[in-house]
Amino acid sequence: MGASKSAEFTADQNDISQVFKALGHPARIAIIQHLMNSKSCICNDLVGILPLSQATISQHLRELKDAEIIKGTIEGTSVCYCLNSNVFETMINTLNEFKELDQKNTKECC
Amino acid sequence: MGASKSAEFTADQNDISQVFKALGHPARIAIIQHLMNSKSCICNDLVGILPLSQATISQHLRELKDAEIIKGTIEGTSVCYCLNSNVFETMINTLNEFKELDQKNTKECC
DNA sequence: TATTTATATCGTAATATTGCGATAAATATC
DNA sequence: GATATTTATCGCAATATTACGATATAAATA
Repeated sequence: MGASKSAEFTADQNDISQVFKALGHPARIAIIQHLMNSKSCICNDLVGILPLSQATISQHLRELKDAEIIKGTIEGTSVCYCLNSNVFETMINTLNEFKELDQKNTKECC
Repeated sequence: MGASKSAEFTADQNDISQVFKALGHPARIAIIQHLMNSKSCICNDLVGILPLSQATISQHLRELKDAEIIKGTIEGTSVCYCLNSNVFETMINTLNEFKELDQKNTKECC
């Protein structure tokens, strides 16, 4: 008991949930907000900004990179990270579908 | 070590991540897709549809309700659940902000 | 070449999530 | 009133996530 049953859901359901899951932590939202507001790309900057260690920040960056929410380019000893707007576009489309298809329904309750 | 540091992030960052987190599980995406496609609201129907027990489904429904993604109305012995389109609207606005503010930036890398 | 700087990864501990059976609660039906 | 039906909650086990220090890796600089 307690084992994940993700294999018993569709690839679609797993793909959608995985991207949302990547946004499901305040540190990762903070990283996105920083990337969004800073003209220069970050790297080690976050270590001074977030209340987390370098190791933990690196781990969060990897999760965002795995979900293709950010991409990184190596620049000498540091890595320059940027947002990948395409993924936001996809998520917006998914949510719009949720919203619009729901509004067509005429429910008896709620 | 391993304790959550959510208290050290802003209320905004916690609020945003919490809603996305609620969408971060394939079962909960499956529930939303079902609510989206069925004209009638569910309740015990999901027990026959999802590969999960009644107890587990009830738990996922509560998480979606806590995040205000769905709302439930008691109808006799059963509960009628519906989607709350407002939350999708809010999420779409957040993602649009991420996307648009990012596109204004001219980064040197990526 | 040695040292600094930046990032990633390993190992590990604390905590959170996922999932289920059993059981409780509350309404409907007999 | 007894019994079925539906949903929620409790307790627990398995697994996943979060976080960190230590350490590895790799490029820049002295």
